[in-house]
Amino acid sequence: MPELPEVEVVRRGLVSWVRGRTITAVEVVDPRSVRRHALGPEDFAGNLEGARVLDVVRRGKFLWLPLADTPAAEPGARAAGGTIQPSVALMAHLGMSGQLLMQDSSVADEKHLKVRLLLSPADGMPEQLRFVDQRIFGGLFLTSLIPTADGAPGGLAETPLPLIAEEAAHIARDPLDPYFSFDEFYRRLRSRKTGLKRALLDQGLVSGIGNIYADEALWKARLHFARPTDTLRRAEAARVLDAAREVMTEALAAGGTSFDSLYVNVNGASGYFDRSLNAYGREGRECKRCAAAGLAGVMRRDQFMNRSSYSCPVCQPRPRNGRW
DNA sequence: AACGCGACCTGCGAGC
DNA sequence: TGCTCGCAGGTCGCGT
Repeated sequence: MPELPEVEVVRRGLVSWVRGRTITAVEVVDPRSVRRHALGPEDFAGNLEGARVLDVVRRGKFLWLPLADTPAAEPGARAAGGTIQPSVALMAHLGMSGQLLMQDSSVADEKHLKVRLLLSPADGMPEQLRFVDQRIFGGLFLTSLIPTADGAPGGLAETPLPLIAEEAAHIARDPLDPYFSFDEFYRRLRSRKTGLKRALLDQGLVSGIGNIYADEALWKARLHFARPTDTLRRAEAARVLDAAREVMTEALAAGGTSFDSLYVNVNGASGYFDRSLNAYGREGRECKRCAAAGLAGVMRRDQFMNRSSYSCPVCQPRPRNGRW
């Protein structure tokens, strides 16, 4: 399910519930959800028990919880001035269907409950953090925190540190990251020999954009998904990136309205889905921009990268004669 | 470097 | 009713 806005909704919700609390027990209900933890479920659980959650950090679709007091941490992790320098984090990726839910123990287990974390008591707060995942493409695992290459914060956080989860170090900053560099993005985009949508989905070039927001951004920027990246003018690249940023910011605002309930979920996307999508899932329906202009564009679906791409043939035309 | 594909999974709706 | 098919918002790793 989740792309960047959904994951950010989870991050914002989660941080208020878990920051400062200690993980007192861990139950791996389905070991497949921790398969990226190479040392196995017992090691995963053993290293989490007793750990204190310092923050919730996000880059792109990756979410991680820097930890203090975990056995996996290197000794001497306390820096001068008494500041805690975490060296280990609990990583979460939601995949296609993952959820992180805060639940009271009285709440029945979800059908697809995969991992349960018990947290130290806190006033008026649920005691369990549950990882629920139908398709099991997501998962939890422990990862090291390493310095960022540029010395800037590794991701969006309450207390940003120049550290990044090792398993997320290969992805680029996302468009909502204040340290995102458009110049660098544009330079790397131009140097590639590929199509624009493929580039937008490449988490190593720009992170956080998935199939939905790629289509929405391309529609908004009036660009075709197969546009060769090495022909893009600077203004066009800026247009599509700004569009992605706007669409994701709107989705974030919409998702944010639904998480004041007593748990964190990723279904914040649903409200945005039905009301605000202009391209994704609209095969055969009128192009909203064309309709507003009295034109007759009908949204089409193409198979691209083994998934669906939705676009308007009128305002996002393919080139003629190979010229863009 | 780029790409296509399979793998990893469950579940839903459409069509027969 | 039950079967198969296609589809689903992600990522990783392999072969070419």
